[in-house]
Amino acid sequence: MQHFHFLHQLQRCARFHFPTEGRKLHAHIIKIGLYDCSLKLCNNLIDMYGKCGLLDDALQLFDEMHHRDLASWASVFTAHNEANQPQKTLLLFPNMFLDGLWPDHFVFASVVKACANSGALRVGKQVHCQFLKSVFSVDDVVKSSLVDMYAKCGLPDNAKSVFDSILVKNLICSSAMISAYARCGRKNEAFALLGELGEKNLQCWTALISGFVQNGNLIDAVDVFLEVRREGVDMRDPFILSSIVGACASLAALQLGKQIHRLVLGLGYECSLFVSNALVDMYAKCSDIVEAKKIFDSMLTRDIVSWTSIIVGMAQHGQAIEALSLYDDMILAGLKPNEVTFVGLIYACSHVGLVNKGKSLFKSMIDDYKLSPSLQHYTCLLDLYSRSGHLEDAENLVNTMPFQPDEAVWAALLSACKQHGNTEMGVRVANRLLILGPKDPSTCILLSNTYAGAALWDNVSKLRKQLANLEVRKEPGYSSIDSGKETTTFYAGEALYPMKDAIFSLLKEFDSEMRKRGYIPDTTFVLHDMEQQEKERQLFWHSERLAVAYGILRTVPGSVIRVVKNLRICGDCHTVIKFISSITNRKIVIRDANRFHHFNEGACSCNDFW
DNA sequence: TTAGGGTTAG
Repeated sequence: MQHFHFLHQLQRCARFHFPTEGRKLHAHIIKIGLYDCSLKLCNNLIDMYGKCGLLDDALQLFDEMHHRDLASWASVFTAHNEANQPQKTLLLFPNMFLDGLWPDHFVFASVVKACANSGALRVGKQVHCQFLKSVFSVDDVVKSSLVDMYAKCGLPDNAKSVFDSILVKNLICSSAMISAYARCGRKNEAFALLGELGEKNLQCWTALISGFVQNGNLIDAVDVFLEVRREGVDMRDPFILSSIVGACASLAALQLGKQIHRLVLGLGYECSLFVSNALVDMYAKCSDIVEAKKIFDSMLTRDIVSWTSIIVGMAQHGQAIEALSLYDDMILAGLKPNEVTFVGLIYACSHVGLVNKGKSLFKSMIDDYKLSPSLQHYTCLLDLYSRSGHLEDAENLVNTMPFQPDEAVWAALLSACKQHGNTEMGVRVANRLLILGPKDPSTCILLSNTYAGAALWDNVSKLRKQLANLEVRKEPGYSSIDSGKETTTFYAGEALYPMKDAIFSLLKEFDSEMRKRGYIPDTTFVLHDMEQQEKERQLFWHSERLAVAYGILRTVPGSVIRVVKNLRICGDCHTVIKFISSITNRKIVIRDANRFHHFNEGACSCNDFW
């Protein structure tokens, strides 16, 4: 009798997330000696701890158990999944076989979920095979999780074949399938499946919208969101709100983002951790780092994503010291950094030339936090060395890191050689790049200019041929500017654009004023085999200049001009915009493919290295 | 005891 009472109470604590009461029950169970004799009680305790977010307690109890059954394993897997530690589930999984147990449908479902959330496709496929050979192969819940796994791993056709094998389809597996299509860009199939559903719920719409966001199909994501709004669907849900805020972040659509923020406030979701994290990131990515920090400061609870978002945001906006100081606050607050936090931190160091600090953070990441650095971490460290002129350390790192350096890595090193005038290393690096066969036209230009600088004309002509043969053309450069009511986009060198004559005259005026102040166009960002005048003409039409000039003509004097560019800003435009900020006394913020540049009084927050 | 939708880098 007593036994059933405890089971019931534990299930209640698990369901309503009452950790304190759950712990008390545990103590009571031990006290009256029920603990050792009931497997079922132990399994329910693990489940309760997992659902209450107390993974360590769940794990401790699990480790202490003398005998475990399938339910014990399934509960501990679910506890890890709930704590967002799917990799741990997969590490534990093989140990289950050592207990002499073979997975049932509960274990299959939780292990497949772990594969889905950690992108472990190979293990997922193995588990799928085991499932098909098992007596549970008709279980629809496991099939639902398999659809989700293939969706998250980017294999919509595999997802579809599992989906087709489900006899009675419900909204859960259909949402997973819609997500599979949306996140790989198969828009029509996603819409068609959604249309087939008799009754839809918010999850289906969220699956579609967030799938589009993840795929970069941002305009469709916003369109669907607005349509769902018009249909009067209740949006009081943190999932859909954080997803659409994320779309605004990627679009750098500050005005739309502000509208969604007002909606969030209206619906009372400003306290949702996911939503406020997304808002912090959105404001940072929409170039309003001040508002991002305000939201961060106003948050009552903050997790590692909140801290990482603001640290990365600060680093990208060139506020490195603040980023590092926020990290200290985060550690004091008792949070543990993750891989993404360290990307932001090392990035911050590279922008103020804190070589030793960056090195020690990299070391701390490995030694103190047992995180394994990825190629991105090495790239950040490389940037730190390169930027600070530690070229030998940089070259050494590229040669010794446990990753095959790709074109971007070599190109970054080559660019640093150019920046610091090290021709000897430049040629050495260029030779490595030449063997690799550069694919990006801007790498070819960099290479060609390096060889031209060293008078190695044979290589120059080889590269010209290679560039002519490159099938992949460079993505056309464009910049957009949000003037409050509308967004206007400018493409490099285009002949027709709004206010063409006024922009042309203004840029001409700037050009003559800048030359008086000592400006010399830097044409090394253009291929060498052109006449000087033609090179200068090419630079003159770069999209960011058109957008900035338009901004000066169309916005209120004194307001901040915010421009978003799809590619990296070129060195000459960077110089020009510094001049423009000083001539016009305007603050100009440009988000390029990599980072933010805050131009003010003739200087840029990136300290001229990016 | 199991399954679907969300946030952070590059």
